[in-house]
Amino acid sequence: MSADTDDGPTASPLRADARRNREQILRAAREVFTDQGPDAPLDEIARRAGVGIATLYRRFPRRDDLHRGVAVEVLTALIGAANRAAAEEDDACLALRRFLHTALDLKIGSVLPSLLGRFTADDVLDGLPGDAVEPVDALLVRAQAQGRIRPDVVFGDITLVIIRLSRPLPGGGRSAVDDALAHRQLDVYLDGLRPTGSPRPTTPLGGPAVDVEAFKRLRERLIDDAYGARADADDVSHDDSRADARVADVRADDG
Amino acid sequence: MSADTDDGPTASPLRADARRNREQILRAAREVFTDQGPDAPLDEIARRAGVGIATLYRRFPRRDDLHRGVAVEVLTALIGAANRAAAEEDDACLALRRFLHTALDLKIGSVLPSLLGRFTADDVLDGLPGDAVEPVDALLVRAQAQGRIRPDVVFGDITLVIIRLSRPLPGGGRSAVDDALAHRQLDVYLDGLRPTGSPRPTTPLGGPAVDVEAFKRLRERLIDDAYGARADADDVSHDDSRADARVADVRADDG
DNA sequence: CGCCATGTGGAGAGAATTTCTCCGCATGGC
DNA sequence: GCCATGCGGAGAAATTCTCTCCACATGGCG
Repeated sequence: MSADTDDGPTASPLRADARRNREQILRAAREVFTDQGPDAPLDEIARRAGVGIATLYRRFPRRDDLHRGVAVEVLTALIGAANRAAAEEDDACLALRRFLHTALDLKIGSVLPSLLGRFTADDVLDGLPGDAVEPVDALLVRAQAQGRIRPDVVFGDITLVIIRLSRPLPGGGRSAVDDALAHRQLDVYLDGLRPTGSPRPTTPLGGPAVDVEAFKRLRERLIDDAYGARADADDVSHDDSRADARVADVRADDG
Repeated sequence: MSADTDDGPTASPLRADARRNREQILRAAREVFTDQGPDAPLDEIARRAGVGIATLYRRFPRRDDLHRGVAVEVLTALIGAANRAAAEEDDACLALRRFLHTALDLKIGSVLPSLLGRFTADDVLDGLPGDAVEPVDALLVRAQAQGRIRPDVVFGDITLVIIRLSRPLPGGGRSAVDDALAHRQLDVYLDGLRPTGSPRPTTPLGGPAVDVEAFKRLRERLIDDAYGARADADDVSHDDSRADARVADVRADDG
């Protein structure tokens, strides 16, 4: 992220290492809140950030300050992605698709909903460069006008599903399969939004293909290694899971 | 649930009120584990079950006993639904669809994955009437043979998505919108699994249609009422969310 | 109807976890 | 090279959760 989320002119200039630590803390906080929820222990965040607990408290005296910081960071990235996607002139459906995959990577579903409610709307929204809702809705309307998405689909159908898909499978521990699988699932879901009579895609499904055997291995591993949920991709056949190639596939088949 | 999950001949016959309390505890435990995860405080479970904490400890001396009890209960219901679905001769796709909506209602995604890993496989699987994997996979194969699901879909594509869709939106508090929306999302997802060249459904999307305005209201409510996530269905337009009608729609359009 | 084995509730001690401060030491920047 | 700014970690205080004990209640049987 190149945006430094400048705190404005009121904040005294932070020393270089302090600024670096602040960013590490926010990154760690986003990870930990994603995995464990907004009440996760602060030591864990400090540990993952590689700083002492005192440093964390110095920079974010109350837990809510951390919540706010993470929310601002994630929302800023989200709004940037939305505006960039909306600026694409030609293919609204493809732009929307790419935006949704980005939102999935941001894991907004794991972070935001549990943080909202911890501060008032004004607190956060004031520091943000706009809102993601309008550009995304504009994309949806355009994609529908282009006949690429069925007309009775509404805004919540493309946004609220991201919240669910972006949450890690419960049981602790993020897994590489998890993330790639979410993108595969999103692709299937987006296929389901096409309008009546539109041609079905012939693109093979990307990402991990979990067949019965792989499923049973995953399950066994979950049961036996207590909390060994960090199953890696070794166990399932991979087609492809990079976003670029994914979107390229879509374009080739679809445009 | 009519199955009483009889503990076998070893257990001394429980007094009538004790048996009732035991069921209340299991029901409450399922709810609380669903909402808060497997480490949720036990007082909360006792409170929701309407019993004292001592009663809970008497029936389930260790936390894992509670985990096991809930897992057995949910898995038994799941296996029953799977076998019932697989027994339907004519329309495998419809049966699969109905089963997945049932699994969603069971909220297996919220309960099971976080409980697995808390006990060994044998502990639980011994008490179960089989396994849900085989009948469900058989359904999938049959639906593919009938040309109703694209052939490169694998078992994990229809099961793992349930785990994500059945988790409540984070931020505490279950919401009526949540549950109905998950079914709507599942329907869209299932549409995405149809094979190339199959006709698109003309069925209107059921469940809550969250348009931009409704979305903003939901968001506002989340932010302002700290943890007031129990948004009710009043704010979004409802088409229909009963499973029967949903499946009936599918059949009318699809068969 | 009445007895008693079985079951119940809740207070509270004890354990575990988490919060948050204090102070001696390190280091970036002029 | 100086010093304002920043750092780390120990540990006290607070909070939360666990689990037992015992006086009281009640279902089931004769």
